[in-house]
Amino acid sequence: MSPASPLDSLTTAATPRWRTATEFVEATLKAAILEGRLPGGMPLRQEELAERLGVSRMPVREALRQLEAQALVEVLPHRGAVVAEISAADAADLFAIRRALEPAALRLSIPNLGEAQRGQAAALIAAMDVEPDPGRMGLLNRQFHMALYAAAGHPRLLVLTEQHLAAFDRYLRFHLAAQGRERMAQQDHRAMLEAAAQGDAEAAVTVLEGHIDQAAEAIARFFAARAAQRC
Amino acid sequence: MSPASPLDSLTTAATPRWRTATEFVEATLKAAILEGRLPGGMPLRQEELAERLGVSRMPVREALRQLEAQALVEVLPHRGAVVAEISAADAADLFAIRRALEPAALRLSIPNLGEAQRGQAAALIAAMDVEPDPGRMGLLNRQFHMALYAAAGHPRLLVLTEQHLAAFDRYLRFHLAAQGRERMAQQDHRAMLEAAAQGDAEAAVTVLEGHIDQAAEAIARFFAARAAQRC
DNA sequence: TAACGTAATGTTGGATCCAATCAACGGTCG
DNA sequence: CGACCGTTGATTGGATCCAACATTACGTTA
Repeated sequence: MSPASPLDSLTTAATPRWRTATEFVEATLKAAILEGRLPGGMPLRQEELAERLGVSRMPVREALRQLEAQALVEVLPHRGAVVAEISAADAADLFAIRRALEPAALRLSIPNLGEAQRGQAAALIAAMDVEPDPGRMGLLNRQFHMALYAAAGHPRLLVLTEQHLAAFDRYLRFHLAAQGRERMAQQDHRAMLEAAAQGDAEAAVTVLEGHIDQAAEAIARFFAARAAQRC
Repeated sequence: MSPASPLDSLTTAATPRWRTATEFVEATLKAAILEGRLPGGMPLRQEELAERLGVSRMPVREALRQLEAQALVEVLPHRGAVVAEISAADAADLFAIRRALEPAALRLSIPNLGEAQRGQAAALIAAMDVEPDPGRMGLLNRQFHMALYAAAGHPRLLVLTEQHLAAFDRYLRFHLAAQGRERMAQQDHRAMLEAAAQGDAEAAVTVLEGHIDQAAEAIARFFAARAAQRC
């Protein structure tokens, strides 16, 4: 930990500058895929991406490799990259992972949770109440969950959890469309924060498990309905 | 699913040929790191790796990117890549992840487990009984666990599980050194297979959780002893 | 007509070259 | 004597060029 200093505001404000072109391309593509602007199955031509992003093909190649490792794109040798498909099965897969990871992270985090994280979580709940944009909604939801897990230690567990929470963003628009966005299970969020504040890990985990299961069912119903509609 | 055919044996036998140089480099480095031949903290110079592996720097660069996404190497911009460090904290992190993922995978898999996987698992237990090489031991252990989880569906969950089971290989030598290798909790393996064969998911999960916790404690003790010895 | 073989085209994988950045060293100034 | 500053060497990041592969279309042959 570096000592706190007024100069920190400089660096934190300057952080969103990309250090390398590869990082820029990776972040740009990742955001575009997660926010649904690039549909599943869409081919990603290296040359075209390079031209549009104002870089050469090389940073694009490296970024695609990293996105491949995150299962956001699928790369076939000599055939190029396509945006990973979304499907009911993939959503269920994702929920199985979240259902395993997030309760574990929450259990580990709650005993160490500090006032700072609780305040941040409360602020994020309030922000979600008034957020109109579904895109930012996903970000706020992710930040809220991660605020609750932040004290778990175990950096790898937290990175994994955040990655799959972010991957869920690709399905979030369906979720919002399916069950009206007025309350994205906000009462669950409040209950989790309440239980966390009282140090009751098991109560918080119970709410969280119901929260995830409910979201999983909503998405499954949405896909089932869409499948029925199409056939 | 493609229809089964006698020709499948050809392709499966020919699979271990590398399709691209990048794949070759990635697999080579990954194996070297997991088997402990490359110690944590060791710098990986692109030029040197390229020369030793008989390729140019470019496949090395791409391979390092993918290994970075798997947390096997750490890449600092303009400063190069180093093999990820191992530590008591990282081992605990890894075990927290395994402890979350593997019971979930096992629960999902047991109801669908077929005779083929059970037979494979039994064969792997027998193979572990007579395997002298610790390096291959890790592979057999991983294959045994994955055989039990294989019927879970949810490909992403299985890939994650296998990745972190493989990451554990870096600590396996310590584990074997710590608690004698004569039985790497082979009775746990047998008990899990037994419970799985009877379709008793909860019993199998209970054994598995104890299995993982025991390994975690053995590793923690080993690190504690080493720290005490060094100071 | 259908299947095979071949050529053309576009895309990716790999190699080489150049530029940007970082670390270390040495000199200078306080 | 210590801290700051420019320079040098080494290494990575990025661009361009060439080769290998896959797909498509076309022509040939049974």
